[in-house]
Amino acid sequence: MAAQRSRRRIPEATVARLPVYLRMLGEQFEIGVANISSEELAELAGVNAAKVRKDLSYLGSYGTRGVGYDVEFLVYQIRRELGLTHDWPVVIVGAGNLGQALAGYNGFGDRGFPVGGIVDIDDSKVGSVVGGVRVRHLDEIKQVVQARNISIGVIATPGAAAQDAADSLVAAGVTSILNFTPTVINVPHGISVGKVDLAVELQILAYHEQRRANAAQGSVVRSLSGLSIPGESRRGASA
Amino acid sequence: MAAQRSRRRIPEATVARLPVYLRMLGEQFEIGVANISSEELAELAGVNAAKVRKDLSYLGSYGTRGVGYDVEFLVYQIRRELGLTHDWPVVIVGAGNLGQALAGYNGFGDRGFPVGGIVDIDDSKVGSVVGGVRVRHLDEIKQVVQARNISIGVIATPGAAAQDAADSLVAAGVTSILNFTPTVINVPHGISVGKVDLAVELQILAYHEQRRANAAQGSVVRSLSGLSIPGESRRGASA
DNA sequence: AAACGTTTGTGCATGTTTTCACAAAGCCTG
DNA sequence: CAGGCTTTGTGAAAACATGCACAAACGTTT
Ligand SMILES: NC(=O)c1ccc[n+]([C@@H]2O[C@H](COP(=O)([O-])OP(=O)(O)OC[C@H]3O[C@@H](n4cnc5c(N)ncnc54)[C@H](O)[C@@H]3O)[C@@H](O)[C@H]2O)c1
Ligand SMILES: NC(=O)c1ccc[n+]([C@@H]2O[C@H](COP(=O)([O-])OP(=O)(O)OC[C@H]3O[C@@H](n4cnc5c(N)ncnc54)[C@H](O)[C@@H]3O)[C@@H](O)[C@H]2O)c1
Repeated sequence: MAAQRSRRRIPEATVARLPVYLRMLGEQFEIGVANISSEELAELAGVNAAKVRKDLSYLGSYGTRGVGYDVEFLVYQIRRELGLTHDWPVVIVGAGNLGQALAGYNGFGDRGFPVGGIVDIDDSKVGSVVGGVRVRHLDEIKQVVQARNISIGVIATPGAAAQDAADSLVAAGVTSILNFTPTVINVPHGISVGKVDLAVELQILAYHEQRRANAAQGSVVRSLSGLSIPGESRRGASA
Repeated sequence: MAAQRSRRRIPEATVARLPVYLRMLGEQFEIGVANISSEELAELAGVNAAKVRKDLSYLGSYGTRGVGYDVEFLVYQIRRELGLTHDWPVVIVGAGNLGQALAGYNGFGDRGFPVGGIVDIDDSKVGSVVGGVRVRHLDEIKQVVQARNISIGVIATPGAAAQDAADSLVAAGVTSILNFTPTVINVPHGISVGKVDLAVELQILAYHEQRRANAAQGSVVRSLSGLSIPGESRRGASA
């Protein structure tokens, strides 16, 4: 069979779930599971089985009716679709607490995203080695990016420097950015930006906590035993 | 005016954006801006103005037509809605690299989520002080949680211990969990779970990078100057 | 106090995502 | 090789989210 052409666009919601399936499938493969049903995979990933099937159907018809999916083959197909057939080295901007923690974290490189470089603006940080990589000066970012043909950048500077960092990354040729600061950054059209904001996640949880508290107060009489709070977060389970 | 009752449920997508508006409004208030239009706030938050207005309309009719929104009042209303009128101390499970980085990070407490406790299973970690808090043993988690009436827990253990950590948190009385491990955890009904998974974010970016690469390859002749790649990530901008 | 320019709040159309439900397709057993 | 059992793949419905467009409301100016 010929390798599939770039098929119809995959819904963003599906793209966000494929990495989860991929991880679960990888774990199952490790422990010797050769075949898996949508029901089983759904259970592992904490989602609905129909969703799993629809998600996987965007990759093609890779299941066998009455049987399920071949784990190894599915892992290969998802990796191919996500573009994980080769490594994507990343450059980290900001070698502070977070930058160093990320650089030293193996789960990064293990998943195909080795740290290809770290830069900082502070001369006292430049030259030190974190996670086996020497910190270079921000001015050298272009060389760092081009030397390893890096296309993904991670921003771990203080929030106030985030836009600067983004501009530097884009100027250096990076086309995807993962922003760990709480600052909203502006980038030219065609650059992808992902954001991880701790405070936002906690505030979402606080909202649900508060609703729970209010609900409990409003139903002092009714709630005897089974607490049945709506609780359901954007991502993640709530069994 | 009497304090509003727990009004109609706010859409989850809106709940996820309110913290962003809140941060932007806080910054504007700091620099002396007393009033703001949906257009201006939208620009700052990197979203569409109509969306801002609809989102804010769930809180009530707090704007003034022809004028905009009173920044201070809006900050108060969003904080009230999100349940940020008081602090929510959190307990961190796992005092490794990440746990320590989080505990030492001020942007945590600054936003109303002080670290109320840290626990670890490793005796060599217990007793050490990180971020001004003494690490206690996992066995004492219930005391830690109840002493400060904590309802939010953060999991920063290795993935293999995540379910254990979740079980311990729930047993101790925590009702919301933020999970930093790549493991999918199961919790009883009524417990909210948020998830932050670095690898997932990077893999989503890789998908877009790969599409970009494929698209470029497919249009070698056409793409002369203006790169007009679809690029748009789930969360975050792509101006 | 009317006319004007501005900006909100929201009805409605459109787009996206989830869920249901079932025919089609495969294995296995007898 | 037919019948039964299982599980996929996918239309179609429902639920959710976004964006447009405009009437209603407000402040200001004349
Ligand atoms: N530490 C955490 O646990 C944590 C958690 C979540 C989010 N964050 C966010 O991550 C970011 C970094 O946090 P941190 O604790 O590592 O801060 P930090 O102050 O320890 O590190 C920031 C680093 O960025 C460098 N820097 C400043 N301006 C720069 C520029 N223009 N270009 C390159 N480097 C520059 C500084 O020299 C410093 O080394 C912050 O925005 C913070 O809000 C941190
Ligand atoms: N370090 C990073 O930058 C980073 C980034 C993203 C995600 N993560 C994830 O965060 C988690 C922690 O990473 P880390 O680098 O801090 O690991 P780590 O090994 O440094 O720390 C884990 C800590 O958890 C403790 N622990 C183990 N089992 C426990 C249990 N049952 N109860 C309580 N504590 C227990 C260990 O004693 C250790 O102190 C991992 O799942 C990792 O995938 C880490």
